[in-house]
Amino acid sequence: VTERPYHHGNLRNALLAQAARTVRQQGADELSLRDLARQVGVSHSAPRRHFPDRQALLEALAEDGFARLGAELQHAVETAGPGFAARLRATASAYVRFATDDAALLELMFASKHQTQSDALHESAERAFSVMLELIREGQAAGVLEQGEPERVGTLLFATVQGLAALVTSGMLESAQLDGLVGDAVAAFLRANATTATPRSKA
Amino acid sequence: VTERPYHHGNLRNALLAQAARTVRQQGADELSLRDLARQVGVSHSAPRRHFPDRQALLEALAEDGFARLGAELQHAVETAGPGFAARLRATASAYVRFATDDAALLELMFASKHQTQSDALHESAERAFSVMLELIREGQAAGVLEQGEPERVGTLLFATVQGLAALVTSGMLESAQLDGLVGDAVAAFLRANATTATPRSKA
DNA sequence: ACCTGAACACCGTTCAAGT
DNA sequence: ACCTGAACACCGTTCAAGT
Repeated sequence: VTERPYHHGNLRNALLAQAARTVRQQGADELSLRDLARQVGVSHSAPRRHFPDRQALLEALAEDGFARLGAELQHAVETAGPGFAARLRATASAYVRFATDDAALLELMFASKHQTQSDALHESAERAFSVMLELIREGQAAGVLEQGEPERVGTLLFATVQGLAALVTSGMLESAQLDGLVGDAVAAFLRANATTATPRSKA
Repeated sequence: VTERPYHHGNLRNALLAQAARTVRQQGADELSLRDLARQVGVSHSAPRRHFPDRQALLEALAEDGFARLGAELQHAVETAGPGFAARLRATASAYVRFATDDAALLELMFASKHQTQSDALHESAERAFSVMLELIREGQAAGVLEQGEPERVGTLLFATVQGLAALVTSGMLESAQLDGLVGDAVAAFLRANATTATPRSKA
C-alpha cells in the first residue's frame, strides 16, 4: 500500500489488472500496450520484461479468466440447493453470468489464436471445465444421466449454454430471459439424457 | 475481364471481395485497409470514397454475410427431404456449416460493435433469420410445434446450434461430430416442444 | 533484474490537390 | 466523381543503454 505500487515487484499484476478492466469495458481490440503502460505509469517498453509481446499478455488474461471461471463454477456447485437438477441449473447459470458479464474476456479465452497454446493456458481451461465434467459424472453416479464419456454426454447442454450467452452478448436476447431459458435447457437436457424413462408429464 | 478491373466502377466490390478472403483466412483483426488497397492496386486513401472508415467496411462485410447466410438457409429448406424434422435438420446443418466455414465472418456479423448499427445491416440480418422463423411457423402450422412467438419457441434450438458452431471454432469439438450433434439437438428440440405427447420411445 | 528512450516499420484517418 | 500523396498521431516491437 505504498505510494508507488509498481516499478518494483508487481508490475506484472498491475498490468494484468488494468488490462482486464480495459478488456471488459472496451474489448480486446481496444487494448493498447502503450496505453496500458501509460496508465500504469511505466515506460512503453517496460511490459516487455513480463510479456514478450501482446499475444502473451492476452494469453495471461485468458489464463486468469479460466481460473476465475473455474472458481465461480465451483462455488455455484457448492452453494446450490440439493438435488442434481438444482446443482446443474446453478452451474449453468453461473456460466452464462460469467459469459455475459465478461463477454470480451470469454471471447479471448475461446479465441483459436492460441495456436501455440501455452500449456499453462490449456491446463487452466481444463481445470475450469473439469467442474462441469465432474458434475456430469455425479449425475451419472446418481443414475439421473446416461452412462458414457462426460465430455460427450454434456456436449449439447454446454453448447446450448454457450449459445445463450452468445445471443445475449450479441443483443439478440434480453438478459432477463436468461435464467428462464437456462432452466428450460437444463430440464430438456435431463429429459433427453435420462437413463430410466420417468414420464411424469404433469409434474 | 479487362486488364485493369478497378480504378473505375467496381473498386467497392473488389475491396469487399479481397476483404472477405482476408477475413476468412486470417480473421478480422488482421485486416488492414492499407494492405487491402495495396492488394487491389489502388492508393491507400482510395477506399475512403466507398467506406468512410474501417468500421464501415466491416459492416458492409457483415451485411454481405447475412445475405449469403440467408440464401444458404433458404436453399437448405428448399432442397431438404420431406418432413418437418428433415427440413429443420437441413437448415440447422446449413447454419453450422456456414458458421464453421466462415467463423471470423460470423463473429463480425454478431459483433456488438455495430452500436451505430446501420439499418441496412439490421435488415439483412432480419432477412436471414426470417428463413428460420418461417420454418418454425411451418412446424406450428403442421401441429408439430407448440404455439407462440416463433422467436421464443426457436430460441433454445438456435442457441444450441450457435453454441455447437462456437465449440467447433474454438477447437473443443471435431467438425466430424457436428452433423450427429445437430441431429440430436433437433430431435431433442422436437421432443421438448411438441404440442401433442407422442412418446413412441422405440421408433 | 528491471526499466528507459530512441528507432523502425507499420497503422487509420485527414485533407489539399490532381484528372 | 474518383483517386493520389503528403501529413498526423497513433501502434507493436526491437535494442542499446541506464540503474
